[in-house]
Amino acid sequence: MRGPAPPKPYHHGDLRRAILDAGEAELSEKGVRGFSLRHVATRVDVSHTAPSHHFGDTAGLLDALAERGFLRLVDCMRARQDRAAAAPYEQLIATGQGYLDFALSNSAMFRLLFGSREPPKDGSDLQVAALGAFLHLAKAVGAVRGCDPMQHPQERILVLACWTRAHGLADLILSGYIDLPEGEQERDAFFRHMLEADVTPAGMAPS
Amino acid sequence: MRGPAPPKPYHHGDLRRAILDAGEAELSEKGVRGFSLRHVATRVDVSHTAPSHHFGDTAGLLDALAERGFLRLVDCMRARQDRAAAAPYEQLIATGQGYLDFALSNSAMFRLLFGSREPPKDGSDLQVAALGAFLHLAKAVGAVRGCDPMQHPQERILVLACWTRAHGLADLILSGYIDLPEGEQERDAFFRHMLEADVTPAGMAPS
DNA sequence: GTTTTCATCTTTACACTGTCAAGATTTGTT
DNA sequence: AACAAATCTTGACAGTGTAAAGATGAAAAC
Repeated sequence: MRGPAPPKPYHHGDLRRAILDAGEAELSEKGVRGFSLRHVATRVDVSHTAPSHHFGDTAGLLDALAERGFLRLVDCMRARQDRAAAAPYEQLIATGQGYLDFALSNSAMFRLLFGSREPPKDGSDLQVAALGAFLHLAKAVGAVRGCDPMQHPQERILVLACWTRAHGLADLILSGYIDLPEGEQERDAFFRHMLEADVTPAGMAPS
Repeated sequence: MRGPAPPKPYHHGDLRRAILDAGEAELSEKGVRGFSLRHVATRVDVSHTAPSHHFGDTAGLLDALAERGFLRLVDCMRARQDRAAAAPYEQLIATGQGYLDFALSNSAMFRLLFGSREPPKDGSDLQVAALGAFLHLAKAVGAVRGCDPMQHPQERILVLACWTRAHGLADLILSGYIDLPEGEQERDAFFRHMLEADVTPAGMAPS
């Protein structure tokens, strides 16, 4: 203890970060739809217009939050990869499972990233963060294919295909239209099964 | 002309339908986030609390709109199927392409259906409509596989896999993260390519 | 060290939102 | 004809985002 804390400094000191933290919590609890800028300000114990100087309007704050979100998405993918086998294909599966981990444990943020906004503007920090997440997946695909997907358009489509599968599954689960198996292992097996399902004419021929 | 129209009847006559129509227009123009119940009422030239008696609150109106949306989704799938070859697999592809048609030309409605709400309550009209759309896809898959997917859990997963692919692609396109090819034929070919992409270890082995 | 300047935060105000309660009007029922 | 129910309006309230103007503190200039 260093004596009684000062009543409340006029300048917060690190308001930008504090608002981002509070905004993230607000997002988790209230969702994108119930998100209130004033309530975020109240969380930080600051006037309701304080955020405007740092983020402009609500869209500006959501942009900054989304940027954070993409970074966390990469973290989730990386975390799964660290716990998986080193074989390139296993690393790719782990990347997809990390994508799902993120969506399931940060549903509101996931919706913010993909569901309910304009695409990020060219050159914005948000677009850079989003591209970073995409490149992370591309790298995992490239390791399996043995070449850089960003250099070959045909390989790039394969990245999009992987992304599409993981994303569609995550979104439909969050929407409540696909139920997940209970256990952790069952979940992982289900995801792998969904990812690898063969939907070509040959694969779907009646047995 | 049958003489001057009466000033304005106190009872609208078919207000429920009128509000749904106006709500659909409002949704297209403003999106889910900018959707305003009062503005919908103004469109129909009725007091701002008139919708409440028919739909309860905003969520109630959105539920009713979503129910309509699922019916339109089925219409889009059916429309593509009518224009496609009769072979079961071509019918399945057409179903998926119809799913995309719906998403691209009704983006806000698509987001309402999947993006930004609670899952439909058991037994609600909304859930019935959603199930109808799912069953439509299941039927197309069943025709390819030669059995009813709703009777065999293993076949059911195949339906989910098809759904996941079409949905993920649609959602990422709407989010602005995947660009569509220009022409109509190129679009269709791209979708087929994305749907059929082989992501199994064998299919991804470096050439 | 004093003054000026600027970034930061607060106060105030406004238009807009959804929802509730109470009243007015029309339709349907007995 | 009288009553009951359904439908729609009016009015009020708390809550929202945003803009303008003022208060405060810190940093920079002199």
